[in-house]
Amino acid sequence: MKKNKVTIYKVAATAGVSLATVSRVLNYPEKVKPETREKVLKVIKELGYRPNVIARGLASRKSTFVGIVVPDFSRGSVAEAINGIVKLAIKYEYQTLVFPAEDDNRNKRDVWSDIIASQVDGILYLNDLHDEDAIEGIDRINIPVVALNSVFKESKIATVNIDYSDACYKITKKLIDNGRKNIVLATTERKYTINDVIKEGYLKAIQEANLKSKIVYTSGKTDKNTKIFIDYLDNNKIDGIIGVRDSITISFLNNAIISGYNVPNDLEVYSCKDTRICKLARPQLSSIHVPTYELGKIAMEKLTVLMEDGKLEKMDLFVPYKIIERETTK
Amino acid sequence: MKKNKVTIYKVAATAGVSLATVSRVLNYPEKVKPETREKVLKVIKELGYRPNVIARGLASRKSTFVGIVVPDFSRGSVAEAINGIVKLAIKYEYQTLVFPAEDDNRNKRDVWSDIIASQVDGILYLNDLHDEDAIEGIDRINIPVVALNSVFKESKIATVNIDYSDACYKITKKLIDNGRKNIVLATTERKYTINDVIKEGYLKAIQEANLKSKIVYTSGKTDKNTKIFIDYLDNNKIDGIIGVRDSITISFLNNAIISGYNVPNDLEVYSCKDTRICKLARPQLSSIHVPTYELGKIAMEKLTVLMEDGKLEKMDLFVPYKIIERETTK
DNA sequence: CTGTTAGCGCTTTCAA
DNA sequence: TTGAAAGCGCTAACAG
Repeated sequence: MKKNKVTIYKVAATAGVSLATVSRVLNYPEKVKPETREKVLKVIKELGYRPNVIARGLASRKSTFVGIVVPDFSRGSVAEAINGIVKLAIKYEYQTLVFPAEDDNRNKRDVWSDIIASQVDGILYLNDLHDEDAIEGIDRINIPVVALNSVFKESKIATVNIDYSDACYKITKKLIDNGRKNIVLATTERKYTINDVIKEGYLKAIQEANLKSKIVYTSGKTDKNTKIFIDYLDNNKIDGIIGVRDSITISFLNNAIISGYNVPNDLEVYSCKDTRICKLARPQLSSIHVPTYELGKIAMEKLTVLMEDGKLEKMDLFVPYKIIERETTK
Repeated sequence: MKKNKVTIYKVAATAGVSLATVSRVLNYPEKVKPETREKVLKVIKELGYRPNVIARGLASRKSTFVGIVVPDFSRGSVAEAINGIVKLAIKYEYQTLVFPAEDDNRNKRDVWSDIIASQVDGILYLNDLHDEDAIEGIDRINIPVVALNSVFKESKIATVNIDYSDACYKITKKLIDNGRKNIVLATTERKYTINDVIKEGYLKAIQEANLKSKIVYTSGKTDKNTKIFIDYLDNNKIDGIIGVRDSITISFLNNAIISGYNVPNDLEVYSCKDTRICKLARPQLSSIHVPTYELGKIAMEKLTVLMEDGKLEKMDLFVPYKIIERETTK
């Protein structure tokens, strides 16, 4: 490792001060006399010195690393969140380390073990598919955690979300108010916590209107879903679709159109995330707009507070959302 | 930092050996007597000891960190690559650190400066929009770099790609062989190196057939592109579309269909990436299939070789690709 | 305001 | 085959 040969010693030597002084201008500049500070800063710049974060981490027992735990980077809703997170991480001078969640070849404990070994100061948890073990892992680990787009029923984990239940209640109600009576919710068969909450909102609106709930369970695979949707459409007459994920919704929409539905006249459709692909649907998809990029920034912001103060005024934060009407609703 | 209180000292003490021995069973197990090794391993397990990667990094001058430089996580083609990278990083016991490229608020040098400070042992470069400065940065930094989905004309940077030029030549030729004479290439106005290479393949086929090239330049924004496409379709009669990115292609496809084209009869369409959204287009999009996940794995694999041996037999690797015929081509 | 010094938790010679 | 001891580059008391 010959890179970054210039160490704090070299800076100290060429500036004619002790290494402690150099360290101070970096960490507590106010504790150093302005002239000395300027002199040191000048040398730092000339030499292109950057403190070794590893050494700094060891000495200070703060790594300035935050870990992002995420199951799959290709999910539109996590990708934008990560953009937001890294944006703020730069601002606060944290480095971001990524940890894939629940890899099939390894048991879940290992993720936490990896995280502990890596000495991160905080964790952003973007995994929405968590069981008892995951929660126990988070509770036991002695590191601040902020979860994003993920609901924890009885745990003191800090979360940042939109109120998905309320949002889905609203769009369901909109459809009902438009006279729709056969509204299907397309959700995942796997138990994602957000999808459960979305379902609650849907059911509430449906029950209030004395309608019958209709739920179709899907997988993550478009090909498989196509079969499910075709089959469903063959056996059910519907006039409303709500899909928990944009890809699911678009797939359902496409199959409905192919089987003869006129959207939005016969059938109105809402999605629940509003990732970029909503605008790539034809007709363009109406959706609950989740400000994912902002959520990422807010979560990172919360985490910095948690890492510095050890506590948060509000553990569960709900960020405002919008409902975007495009071409699949009236 | 009270987490991970168990250090190598504790393990050594409770196992009744010196810390050097514990270190050896972790790093050079063959150098320690089997019985001692077992004893130490047992204690490690009981105590749940995990070596502090920070301290290890400082002592060994190898951080076991790799940096991923990426402009935008929400691009389908980078997300899958990252999935592949982290998958292999786990296998080789590297931690992955992410660095957003070219943030507007900071000049480009800072990215490299951040990277140097973080002490990564290697870099995966997923940024396809690089200028002279970026190349100079890579060349000057004394750390192994593998670039993915990115072309460097005259630099000794290791790359992993598919042969985009050849692939685009082939699909263009297919369209020509189907009798298409007005084939448009939809590419980006920004100079992405891959898109330039794709264009080369397109132009080669077009010129060989003595056709006239037609290129429409787009942005990253769907709304803006819609205007561009509508305008283009108003003023041009076409029978073939090739889009450099799936989102661009779908957007063009949608507008063509809305303006009356029958796909694939009047108009055949190919895309160049084959991310998940190709299957969400209606009709489903034919595309060059880039094995992005695999590219990520291969790039990480290459990087480990580079980090260990300092050299590679083949600096520019081309991975096989396929052309997937779906519903937008005949 | 600045310098000296003792670590942070580990790896790595060098001896034994 | 093992242990002692010297750092890795930095932070953080503690003096001065």
